[in-house]
Parts: sequence; structure tokens; C-alpha cells
Amino acid sequence: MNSKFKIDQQHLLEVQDIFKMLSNINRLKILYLLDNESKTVNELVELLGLEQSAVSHQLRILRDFQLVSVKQVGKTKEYRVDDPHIFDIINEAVEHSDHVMRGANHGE
Amino acid sequence: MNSKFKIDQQHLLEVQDIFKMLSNINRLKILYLLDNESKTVNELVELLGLEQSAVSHQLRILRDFQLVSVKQVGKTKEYRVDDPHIFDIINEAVEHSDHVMRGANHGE
DNA sequence: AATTCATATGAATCACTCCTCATATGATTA
DNA sequence: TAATCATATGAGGAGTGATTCATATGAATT
Repeated sequence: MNSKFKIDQQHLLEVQDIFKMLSNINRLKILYLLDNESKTVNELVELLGLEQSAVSHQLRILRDFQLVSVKQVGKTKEYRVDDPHIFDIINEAVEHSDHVMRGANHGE
Repeated sequence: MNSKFKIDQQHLLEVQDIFKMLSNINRLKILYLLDNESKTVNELVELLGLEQSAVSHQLRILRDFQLVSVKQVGKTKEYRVDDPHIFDIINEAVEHSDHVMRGANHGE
């Protein structure tokens, strides 16, 4: 039998969706930019060099996953990361990336 | 400034690729099936209910990421997970999934 | 309330992913 | 070495994702 606990189809689909959501560099950048610091949509647009529309579309996805929260401030909206736990996953991937890079250097 | 260490474009692209690779339920299933236990391609085909070709295509991706290793055994090839560290990422996503589900129940 | 500033959304387009089909490669056995 | 079993690969097509363009909504200011 496998060492890891069995995981059902339902769980796997959720995990797949989380990874899909994280598999876009602009969403990753947005998460980093909004970590512990709120920013408006236009600020993100400037920082990322993307169309305002593109940023809004990505923010909608992050909102759907309840990763960011919004606060209306005057005419603008301030976004920030609402669920810092998401960085636990991202950081594991960063570590894996480092880990693999090290391995590649050794191997060749 | 942000609480998390800055991460450059290069790293972010690698992280994006890792998440892309993980954002497919069949690859996730294959990883679970090959964890601590080697299986042939045909065994995977049977267990997953996919075409042999589809399984081979996914195995190629997992090989490219050096997540699985292959050993020729007679006519068959035995695959197994080569880098169990990948489960650190997957397990974080599983936990996140649970975490979000709990949140949803509380909230509504 | 009309205008302006800020953000959101829908539709269209382009790119990419995954699967299937057909076929190739590669190892074993007759 | 011919045939067979096991796996790999390339091309093609359906579905999905990301971006852009145009426009809508919504709050604040005049």
C-alpha cells in the first residue's frame, strides 16, 4: 500500500483547482504584492505592467478562491491577501524549485 | 515592504511551472499511485482507466520534472516516485483545501 | 444629476493543454 | 530474424485559459 493517506476524487479535484489557480505568474505576483500590504487595482496595474482589465480578471479569480479581500476606499478599492496560508503552498514550491536546481548542478 | 522575501521573475517562472505540472488530476493520481511503490505503465492504465497513450504522455511530463524514475524490467518499465519532496507541496494544498472547506462551513 | 475617476465584466481572439489516433521504437521470445 | 508485447511519440482536434477591446457599473466630485 502507499505510504501517504488515500485521497479521494473530490479532494483531488480541489487540489487540482488550487494548483491551477497558482499556475499563473501574474496571479503569483499579485499575491506577493498584496501580502501584508493593501494596494489598489491601479497600483497593481502600474506595478505589473498589465492592462487594468487583465488585473481585474485575475483579481476576480483570487476573490473566488477567497485569497484576497477588498475594501472600498473613496473611489478606489484596496485589495490585500486575506488568507496568508496560501504562502505555505507557494513557499513549498519555491523550496522545491531550489531543491531541484541544486540537484541539477550535482547531477551534470 | 512585504513580509515575505522578494522573489525574482526567474524563480516565479519555475514556481509557475511546478504548479502547472501539478494542476492535472491524472498526474496527481499517478504520483500517488507511484509513491513508495513501482508500477508498470499498463498497471497505471488499468488503475486510472485512461488510454495507454495518455498515461505515457503524462509520464513524460513527470519524467521531465524528474519526479519519477524508470527501470526496465523484462519487456515492461517500472515507474516510481523519485522525489518524494513533491508531496510536501501537494500535502500543503490538501491542507489548504481542508482549511477553506472548514471556513466555508463556518461562514455560511 | 452630470461628469469624472476607478474598477468590473462580457465577448472575441489567441495560445496552450490534454486526449485520441495512428504509428514508431524497443525489448523479448519463438 | 520475425513476431509479439510494452511503451513512446507526433499530429490533430476539442476544450480551457489569458489577454484585449469595448462597455458597464459604481462611487465621488462639481
